[in-house]
Amino acid sequence: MLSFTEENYLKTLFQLTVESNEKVEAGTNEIAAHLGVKPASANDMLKKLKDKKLIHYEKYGKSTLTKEGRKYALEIVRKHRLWETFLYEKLEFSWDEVHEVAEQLEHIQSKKLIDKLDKFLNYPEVDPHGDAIPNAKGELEISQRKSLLEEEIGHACKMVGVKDNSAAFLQYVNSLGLSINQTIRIKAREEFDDLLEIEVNGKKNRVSPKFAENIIITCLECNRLRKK
Amino acid sequence: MLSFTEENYLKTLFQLTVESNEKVEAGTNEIAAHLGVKPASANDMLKKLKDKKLIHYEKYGKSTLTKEGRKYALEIVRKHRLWETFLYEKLEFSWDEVHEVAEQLEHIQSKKLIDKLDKFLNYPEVDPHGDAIPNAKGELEISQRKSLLEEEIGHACKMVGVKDNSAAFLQYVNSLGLSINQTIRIKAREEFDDLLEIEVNGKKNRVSPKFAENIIITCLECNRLRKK
DNA sequence: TATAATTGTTAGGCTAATCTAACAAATTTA
DNA sequence: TAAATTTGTTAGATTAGCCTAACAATTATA
Repeated sequence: MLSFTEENYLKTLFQLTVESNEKVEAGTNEIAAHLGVKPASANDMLKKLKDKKLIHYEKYGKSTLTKEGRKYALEIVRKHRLWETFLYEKLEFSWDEVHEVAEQLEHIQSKKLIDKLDKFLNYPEVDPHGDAIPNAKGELEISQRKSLLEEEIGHACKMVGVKDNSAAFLQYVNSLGLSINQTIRIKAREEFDDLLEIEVNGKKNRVSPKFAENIIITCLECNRLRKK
Repeated sequence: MLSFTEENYLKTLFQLTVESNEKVEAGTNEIAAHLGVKPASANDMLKKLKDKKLIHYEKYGKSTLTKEGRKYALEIVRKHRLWETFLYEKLEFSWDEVHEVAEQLEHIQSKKLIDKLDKFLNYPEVDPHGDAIPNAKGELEISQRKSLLEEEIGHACKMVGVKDNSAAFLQYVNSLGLSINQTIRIKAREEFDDLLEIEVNGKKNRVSPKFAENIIITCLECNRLRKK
């Protein structure tokens, strides 16, 4: 069983990576700032969470959640959002008041409680802020991120960020008509040289695997199927 | 603001003194046992709570709540019982499952939350165990116990126990149709021999003062008036 | 590429709440 | 009332989570 504090670190990491549009990993200072503690404190906890195999962390490196860590994080997010929904729908809290109280309620330990609450609320799919609520199995219809290279042929996806932030790369990206929130469709993959044929705003282009690897996207179709 | 732990000590003290039928003060070992900690730990906390003027405590003496301490304790009891009511009535928890979860929920800090929950539950007066719920002002209708002999003429009361546990007495009690939770109404007191005329399940009977003295009851009407 | 700025780490302390072990006071019992 | 038992206290240690201050690694910039 995790402590209140450990749970908060996992949740923060989830928010900064899985649910963030820009990054897939988080730095120590960033985590500390998000939690309102000093980097030294966060550093201690990151080492502890690494020992528990809940996060990937290496000295001077960025952190991400392990599969196990993500599982816990999803449970907390589920609890948080169900409580927010309860406060908003049943207790007539206003939209902006729910978060603070849910921050406390999300740490209540009782699987039964949360499953019954879910039922009581009639299995809501989104919370009052419009964020998706993970179901009892920890499945979240999150806009999961991956690189363009990993996308299925034929799928349409949305660009949410880049991995390489160099000016050169960004200019290249720009020149292809790509930008944040832009929809990209993968038309095909050339057998010969692995180039991807993409369509952006009705305009076709071919990009290298190296390029595609550096474009972060989220795919609605995959997310719908996934229900991991 | 009190810590989770401080709250638990105050609640324990409340249970062991104010809500107990036998005592009005509690010893260090007793408090420790109730909380599942060692006496040494309880001792530390008692000194701390004394410094905060939440309890009366003297070295080698028994402890009681101060007015301020009782105020906090009542808030916690209120929260605990409202949550129990919520779990039982809305989430369909069973009678015996509510306590454990309420132990956690009672520490959520939000006056607004608890007042809205109270409203949502339509201002219940008792929790699923039949225990009174303090109102928003911290007023509690405690189900105070006394002997049947002390009850007012004309009042209806509920039998909650006996003083004499001998088989002979219990059989006598039984023969009059009396049992735990049975409602008893006092019809009159005979001037001549002090016998009490009672009505149980529509059946009238006469009992001696000695008999009445050994029946423990709680009176809803008296409790309603008291509002200490 | 050398320097400056940022980011991350370490060592050493602090506090709250707990513990054990030793002891002291109070109470019960012979 | 003296001894035995129970009850309560103290001192010193431990753990989790936080801090500051000093330092080290990395990244950005001149």
